[in-house]
Amino acid sequence: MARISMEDVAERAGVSITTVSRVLNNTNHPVSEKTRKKVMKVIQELDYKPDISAQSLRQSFNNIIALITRDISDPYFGEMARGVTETANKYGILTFVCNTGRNPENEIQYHELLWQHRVRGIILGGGGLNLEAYKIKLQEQMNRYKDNGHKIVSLAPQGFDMDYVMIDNRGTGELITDYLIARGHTSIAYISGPQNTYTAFDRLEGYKLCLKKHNLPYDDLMIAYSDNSWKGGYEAANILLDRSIKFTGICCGNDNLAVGALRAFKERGLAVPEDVSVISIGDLPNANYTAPPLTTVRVPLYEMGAKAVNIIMSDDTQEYNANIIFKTVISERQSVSNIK
Amino acid sequence: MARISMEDVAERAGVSITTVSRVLNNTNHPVSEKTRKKVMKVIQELDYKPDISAQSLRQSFNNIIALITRDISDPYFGEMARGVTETANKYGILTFVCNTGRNPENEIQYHELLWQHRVRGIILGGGGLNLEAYKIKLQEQMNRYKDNGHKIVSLAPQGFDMDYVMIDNRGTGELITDYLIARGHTSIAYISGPQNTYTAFDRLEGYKLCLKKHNLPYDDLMIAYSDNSWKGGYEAANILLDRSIKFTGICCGNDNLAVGALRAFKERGLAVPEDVSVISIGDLPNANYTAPPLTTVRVPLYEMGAKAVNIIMSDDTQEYNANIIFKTVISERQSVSNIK
DNA sequence: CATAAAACGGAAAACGTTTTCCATGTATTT
DNA sequence: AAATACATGGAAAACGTTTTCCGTTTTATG
Repeated sequence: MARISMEDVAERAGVSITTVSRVLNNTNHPVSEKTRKKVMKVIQELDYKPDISAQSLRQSFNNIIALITRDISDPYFGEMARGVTETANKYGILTFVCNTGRNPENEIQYHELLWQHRVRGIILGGGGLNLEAYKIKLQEQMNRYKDNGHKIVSLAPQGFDMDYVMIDNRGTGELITDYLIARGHTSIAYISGPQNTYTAFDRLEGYKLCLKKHNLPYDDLMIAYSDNSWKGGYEAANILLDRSIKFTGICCGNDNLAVGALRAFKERGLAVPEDVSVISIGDLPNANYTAPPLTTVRVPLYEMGAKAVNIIMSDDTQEYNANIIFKTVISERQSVSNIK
Repeated sequence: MARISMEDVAERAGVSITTVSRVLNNTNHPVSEKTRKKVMKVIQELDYKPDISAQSLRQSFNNIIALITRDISDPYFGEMARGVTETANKYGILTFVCNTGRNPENEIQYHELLWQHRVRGIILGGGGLNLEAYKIKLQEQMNRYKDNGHKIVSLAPQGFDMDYVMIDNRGTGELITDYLIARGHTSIAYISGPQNTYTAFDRLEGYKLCLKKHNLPYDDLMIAYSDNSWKGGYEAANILLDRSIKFTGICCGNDNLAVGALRAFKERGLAVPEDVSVISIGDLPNANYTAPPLTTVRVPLYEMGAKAVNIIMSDDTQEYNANIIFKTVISERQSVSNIK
């Protein structure tokens, strides 16, 4: 059972491969109904499927998109990947999932490969890194893509101008801080993701802004930095608890950090939300199943991923900037208490 | 800045494209050191990268692999995907992540696409479905791949013969049941994943076998079936609690189910592990951060994914069967009590 | 009825590689 | 010195499509 080519179909149908191609792609070049039927029948019989490499080569673009993630085992990226791959599937196209393992060099290397594959579009999943050398290199790659008609969409701030579909990270940082303040909290700690990512940076900025807005004092000791993992949140919470500070509420840059913090509080005998209120950003599917269920901001990762694919697949040849901000709202659960 | 082709390199280096190809792939056809240097220099200068579509077309295979998952946002598949994509990256190859959304039809459809893409290998992430029509269709696809030299590896039982890298699901079902029994539990409930997947079926079989081995009575009412989600586990646990049965321990077919059950028990005022012991299979990264931390069987998903890629990339032309069973061990944490 | 236009179909070029085959020159063997 | 082997390089075919170009037949138009 070897591979069937267009030539096999053409031969059996008694037509030229040109005609087969035409019925398959129903171009505007007319084909008689009789011929079309005949060809279709043979295609069915032989179960012919066009070879995508050949198509790509000839058309100099293909129907592959790529999603760059930092860690696909992190439900944050998982949710995003689900949105991307499922939407892509609706278009009948496939997705390269590229996992950088949080290593900027890997990311650059991936772009070389994607370039060679002539992928139709690239979705940048993670927030950009604020490292000068990396940014320059990345921007070069982006330009090369653009110059050759590939589309790129980012799902997080990259620190330079490009099409994006994201949330207002700073505004969301404000939102969660505000939420705690509105419930009487005035001593609010913060666990942040890596400060060299724009996403984490912006969220923390929102926190600072919000404190200022409410004339609450800002204290460096109330901030702990970490990676975006459960373990990181756990360690950061412990660091905060070891400091000579007091807080009744804590904002976490994302859900993973909050889950880790929850564990740390539990170990230290602190009840949530009675002793300390916890709020975070993400609303990943398991936020319902933590103890207590987590009050967190819903980030529509799935929808964002889906939208990015739609943008890539849209046939807008006209130059346009896709600058889309998704709204965020708080999913109220049981990790925040009102102490007013 | 257009695309650079081999011809551009050849022209600039004053050689034929044949020669360029030869230095690039260092074939055994000799090329003088002088020419090689010259060509390499031009390749560097022009930053030439071969076009992969053209390579695929000519060589009739490419360096793409595919991973079929049911739900990439589930950390179970996420961990697997990380193992696959990161290992693939070491070989300089890319991975299509195909998300079926637990829909068998999608899976079949994916295989058509993958066939068209001539992917080098396919990794079946999820356990096979025990549905006759689907199985026949799937097996057809597998045969087509095999007949054309594509490699397929499954990470879970499929219900028919093929290469695999997996764990002993039945044995692991026994393992967790045994663990509870050894600690004095004699009334043990079970939350199972969908019974039409071989994975869930086998694990439950292990439970039944273990009960019999210890002369403990088996009761259908002690079993609840569900999907593999947090929500499913939550609901299943509630169903069990609503039945007129008593149990001091519960085995969960996977971590997600256990997380959901944990939540249900908490809501019902049952303490874990004081009132009910919980054990499951998976040991996903967040098992450390549940309340209480989950005693669960470590399934080396990352390593299994990595191994599958290694098998696919191995150049063994000789016919061989890769039947690899990874050992499973229990990660002891705090969700099981000894009541002896 | 003549003629322009549209319908229909095929031959061949093109996409960018790898690979087969051949040509030439140089070194080695007898 | 002749014969053989090897080193080196290029021309051209091949992979399987899409697309351009052209030719023939039919239909529409005046």
